Amino acid sequence: MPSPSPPPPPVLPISEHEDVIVAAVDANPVVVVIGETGSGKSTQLSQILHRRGYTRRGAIAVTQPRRVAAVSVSRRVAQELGVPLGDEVGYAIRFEDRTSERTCIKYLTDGVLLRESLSNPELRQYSVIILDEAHERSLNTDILLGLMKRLIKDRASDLKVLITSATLDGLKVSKFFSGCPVLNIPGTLFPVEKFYSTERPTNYIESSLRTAIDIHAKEPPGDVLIFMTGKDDIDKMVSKLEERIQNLEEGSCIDALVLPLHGSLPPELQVRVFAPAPPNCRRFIVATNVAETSLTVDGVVFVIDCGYVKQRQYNPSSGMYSLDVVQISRVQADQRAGRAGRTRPGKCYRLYPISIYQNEFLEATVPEIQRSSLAGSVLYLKSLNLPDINILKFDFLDPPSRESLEDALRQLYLIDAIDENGEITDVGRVMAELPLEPSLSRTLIEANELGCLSQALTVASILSAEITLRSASKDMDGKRKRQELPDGSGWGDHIQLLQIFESWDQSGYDPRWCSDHDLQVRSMKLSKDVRNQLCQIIKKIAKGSTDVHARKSRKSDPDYRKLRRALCVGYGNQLAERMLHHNGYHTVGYRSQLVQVHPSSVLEGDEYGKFPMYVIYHELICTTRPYMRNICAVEQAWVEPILKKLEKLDVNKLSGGSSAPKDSELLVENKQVNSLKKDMDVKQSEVDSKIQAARERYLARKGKK
DNA sequence: GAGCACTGC
Repeated sequence: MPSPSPPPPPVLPISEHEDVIVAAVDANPVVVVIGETGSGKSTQLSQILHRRGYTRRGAIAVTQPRRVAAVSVSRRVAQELGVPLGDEVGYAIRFEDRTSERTCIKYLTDGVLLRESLSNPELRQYSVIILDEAHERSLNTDILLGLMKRLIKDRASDLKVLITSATLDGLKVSKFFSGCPVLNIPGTLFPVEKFYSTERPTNYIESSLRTAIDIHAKEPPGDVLIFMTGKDDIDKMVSKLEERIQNLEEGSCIDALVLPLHGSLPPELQVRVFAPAPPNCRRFIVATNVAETSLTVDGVVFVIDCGYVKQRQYNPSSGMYSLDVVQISRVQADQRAGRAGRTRPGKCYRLYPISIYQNEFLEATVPEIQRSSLAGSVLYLKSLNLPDINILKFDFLDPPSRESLEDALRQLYLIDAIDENGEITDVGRVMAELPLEPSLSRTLIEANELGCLSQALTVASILSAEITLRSASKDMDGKRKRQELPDGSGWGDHIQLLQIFESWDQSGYDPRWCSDHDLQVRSMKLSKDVRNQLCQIIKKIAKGSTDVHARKSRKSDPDYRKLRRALCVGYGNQLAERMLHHNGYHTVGYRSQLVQVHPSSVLEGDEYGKFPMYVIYHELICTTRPYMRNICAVEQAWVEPILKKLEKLDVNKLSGGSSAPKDSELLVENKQVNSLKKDMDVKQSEVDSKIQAARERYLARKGKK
């Protein structure tokens, strides 16, 4: 029978330190709390401060980097306090606010707290702000850290900030907050014994395979968690491991079950790892980084760590992203090892020598703020109107490079979010209100002026949900063939995405329509939610309908000229010009790059197979080559104003410095581009034949029609 | 003709 009273709060290590914690918080505006997994910091700190009266003059906010964590931790705390969720204890995440006027302990994602501070920069509703899991150093957490440093000065006596983390370098954070106290709370993790390889394996799949089989043959029951870098490696590993296990002598080992685990796995397959292992069976979970922090798999006693991770990085000098396999950090390695010690003492097999761990691994992972494009964050900070703020001197725990900040300023200037002196514009203020990348928010504003808002809302939503289209041609043979998707009418990928969403809308948002077209229902639903949220925000200034099928749009503008024009303004910082003689492009801007149209693009060439002279792109991604991904054709006349702005661009003025000589580097860069262009023209014959082939395909298509 | 680690407003 279920007991009517809530379960008693568990005795966690943190409870024994209650007096110390409260004394430290009473006496200091900022306190750092280092607590390992199982210390109870996420659930107990807020309750302790609530008990001690800190909620009398404001609520306690606890930020989490992930939505699921905000929901599950708040649910736990409500349960422990014996109150319904949404009353005294609640949570707020995007699309969902379960708080009320009575809420005094509020769990929220750090992104939501940043949004709140946009309309209420002093965050007066809170008496305490706890930044949890700060060691993960998400972009948003880092910005909050900088803002908190300013806030405690402004709100001197009455705001309390706690920075809590599992492994954060406490001394560094303490220095950042002018020597605030650091409290260490032990966790409840069991010891994990670590084993190192004598050298780096040449093939770490083979090496982890051997280790896994070894564990299976010699070690007592307990699940094995294997960290790999990506889906391909995981799939290989899973099939090889199954094969080897089958080849083992019958009766020599207990049963085994091999399960893959990564983010792109459909949810129904992901949840398999949460089901308990069948009796007398060892599970092998082959996973990416999801298993490092986001998902916790119960029953793991052995960890195999290849020592690598796939990381997305942004290069501010080229504006290009790349996805690289890099060495993990010591913090990451320890986090992975810790996954073996949750239920009993465990073992971690590291496929690298201890010398590499000690001498080659970085202490901590490079924080996201040093690996991302900062246009959105810089715009956000500018919109807060902080007094005497110089973005280049903003006090970050780990400042991004000057180059990266200047890159952000240049981008913002080109899309009118800041003026030539670096001051935020009226357009920029509206942009900052929208939960979108700057290019997309600028597109919305322009679309509103041009009368194609409803289309732009759709494009922005679907792009921010990162819908991926799988190519249709491959799965011809055999099973269910995917139904044809719209083709963007030749104008490019943005238009195709718009058409896709409109078709889905016409199907009455039927999930089957998504699966018939090989689209993930999950991400399509997300884009619908995003669209609704954007409509809510923009309705104050909307000049036309925001309905998906605003009546006249298609008929009066069959070539999507208005929308493409809005996109051209929005993506003024992501513009490319085609080479004179072939289908390569060079980006237009501070530093010109040679790039190509991504093969997945639906952009069409003209009757000679030539692509349009100008296109805008959503993203530059360097894989085997530098590619533009998600492209839309624009017209030369629309590009002129951007080229004019580029001429005037002076980054010294943008960054608030005194006037200095103009970017002389730009001229040098342009010369380099010209010489590269020549270099590419040498291979003209090669290119010509490709153009010829494209032309033939084009004519063949025309013939069919 | 390519290939996608993970989050979040």
